[in-house]
Amino acid sequence: MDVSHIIDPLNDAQRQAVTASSDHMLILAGAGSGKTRVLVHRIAWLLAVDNVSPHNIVAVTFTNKAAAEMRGRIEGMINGSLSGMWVGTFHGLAHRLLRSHWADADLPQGFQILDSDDQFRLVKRIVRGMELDEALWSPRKVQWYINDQKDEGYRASHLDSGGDPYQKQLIQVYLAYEQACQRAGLVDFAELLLRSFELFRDKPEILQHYQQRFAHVLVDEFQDTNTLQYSWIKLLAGAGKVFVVGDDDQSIYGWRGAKVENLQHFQKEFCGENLVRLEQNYRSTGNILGAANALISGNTGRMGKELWSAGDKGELIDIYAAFNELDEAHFVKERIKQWVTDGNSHKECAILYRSNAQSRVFEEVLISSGIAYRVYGGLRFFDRAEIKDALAYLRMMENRSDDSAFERVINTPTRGIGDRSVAMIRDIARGNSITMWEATLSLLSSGQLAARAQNAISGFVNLIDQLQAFAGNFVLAEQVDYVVETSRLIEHYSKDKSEKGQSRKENLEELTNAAKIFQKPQDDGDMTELASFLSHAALEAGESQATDTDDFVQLMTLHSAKGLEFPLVFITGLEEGLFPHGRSLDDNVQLEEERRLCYVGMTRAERKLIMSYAETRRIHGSENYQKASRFIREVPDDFMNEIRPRAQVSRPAMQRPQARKPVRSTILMQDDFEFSLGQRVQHKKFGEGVVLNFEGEGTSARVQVNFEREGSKWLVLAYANLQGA
DNA sequence: AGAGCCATTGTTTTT
DNA sequence: CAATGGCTCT
Repeated sequence: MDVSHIIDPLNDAQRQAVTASSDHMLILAGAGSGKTRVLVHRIAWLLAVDNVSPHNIVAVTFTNKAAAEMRGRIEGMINGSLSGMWVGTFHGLAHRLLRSHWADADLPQGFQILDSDDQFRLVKRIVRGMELDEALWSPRKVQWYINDQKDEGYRASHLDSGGDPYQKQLIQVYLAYEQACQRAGLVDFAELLLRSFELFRDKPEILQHYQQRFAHVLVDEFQDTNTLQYSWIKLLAGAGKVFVVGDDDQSIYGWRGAKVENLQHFQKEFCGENLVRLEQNYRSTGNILGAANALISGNTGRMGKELWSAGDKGELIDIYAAFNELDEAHFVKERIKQWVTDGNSHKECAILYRSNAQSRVFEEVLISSGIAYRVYGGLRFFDRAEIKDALAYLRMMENRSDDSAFERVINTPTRGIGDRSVAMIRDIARGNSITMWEATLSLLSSGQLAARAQNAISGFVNLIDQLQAFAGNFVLAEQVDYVVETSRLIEHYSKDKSEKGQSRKENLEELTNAAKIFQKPQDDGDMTELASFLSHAALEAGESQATDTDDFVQLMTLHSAKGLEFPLVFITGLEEGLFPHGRSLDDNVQLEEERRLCYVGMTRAERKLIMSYAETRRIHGSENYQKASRFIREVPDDFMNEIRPRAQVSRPAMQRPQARKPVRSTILMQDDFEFSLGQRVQHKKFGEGVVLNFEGEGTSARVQVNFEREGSKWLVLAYANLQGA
């Protein structure tokens, strides 16, 4: 058989991985070393050489994007459809299992998926329902707690407070949340995994079926698996063969339960010596790799791996110390302009930052320069309030028990059902352990209500019944359209003439389009089209991808850049407290994760990497004096080219000329030395620094200087004896 | 029901 | 500096 197309494009290490004959394999794949290629070729190899049926293969990824890419590349490689192969995300596959075995998993057939926003609201209602102090039991914290427990595989009933009253209360909230979800037929993201894990664990005949079927289990980004996912894989694989790809140096999700140690566990438990390292990098220049290697070598307990490249050393990494964040943005913009002038395109540039809020300054500067850009992450289509309203109506049609949807639309748009009525319904539901829908029906028939409330509430009940009765006859897009109209949601948002209101109206119209182009996946079996659409909306938040013809600069967090690559990469805001993030500074484990995050960012760059930080930055409205990130110091000088700051940028002049007191941009000193904001100066004792601010005149004039070594200080000019640097 | 005001609170993110 | 939430007042 001719397998040359499978193995010829591979280097030795890749080939060793793809053609391995051992039962289990661990592939430590460095950044840019061809990890997806190895997975795809491995599958092609199994099919072609080992004669494995596609039916016997399951491949698991973390993101929909990665799953889609893998599917596409497999189909390209084998020149046909996946025919029975399971390729999907952990959550997607778990969902599929639960849909097939809903009864065995103790779920109603029409169970719905809660996204994190839904989950947050539900937790909040439960905390309130239990009359707990929200300052102490902040819904956000409780939500974290619940998800953490589920990620570790714990039910409320497994947990022991150890006598701690706070802990005890948390467990009780968790329990109440579990019960509320169970009653309403709701499943959050972590629950998808936990339920399907328990399904395997408790129903041997089902487990056996899948174990027999999936003789080959492949997992991508294994360093991102949490405890529950590890157990899930282990259970599913049974005696089958497990092929795992990961990179301990790119583990950046520890804060949400991912366990890098799972790589070592896997090695110990499954594959022993059957380990291949992919260390040849095909992406970045020698200097970029050298710098990244040097940085990551500061971490302890690594599994060991050094990337190398056969290519050129390329250019040095530029480091720019900006005066403030606006200056930083202008610098980035200028370099992008230059890049494009040199004959390259905008879409080759990526601006990376630690947290989403940092995108704003870049956006403003890019807009005013007329440069097209796109921000990834942020609010997604299916997360928008108006879209969730519409989806909630659709969910009510599928499942009357869905309390989460019920709460959302009972009075949206307003129909005269006030807080008092809703509170009454909630109380009845809680008191009798029934759903809010049932509580509503019983309240209506009790005859306790005033005529006005009775009317309003029965209006709602009739509306939902009517939606279902009529919409049921339509195809999906018509159903959506009908619901948006009949619920008067569209009318409600149309009335709002502000820009926001209009865009909401348009989004609702767009939802109909989304329904039109939606195609029910074959995997979804006998689910209704609507049920399938709702799951899709929850599981795949619908980030549209850039097309080849779009040409815009890409802005995103370092986290969402993982897995991507760009010819020109900016890593911005490299400041202590920002990156590494302030909450990681006093904990070495977290600090190492920040360092890996920086490593991930650096290794995104193909040809040119530019790093920057600001000496002053406005955070939460107030000025802060920033110290350069330790990560800059950790990169050896021979890889770097430090760019001197330009010494005249001042925020007051550029941002809000009228709102500030008039600012002199220069200070005249007695020796006729002229200093300006942002200017570098030299002090005998404190060394070099940058002028940040000044006040007073003549002999009492004082300047604030941010010294590289000593931090920021106020000095009386007459005594300071500063020299220009 | 909706506008307007004050206090609070701010990672990272996918599913 | 925001966005958000709770509150009061109309």
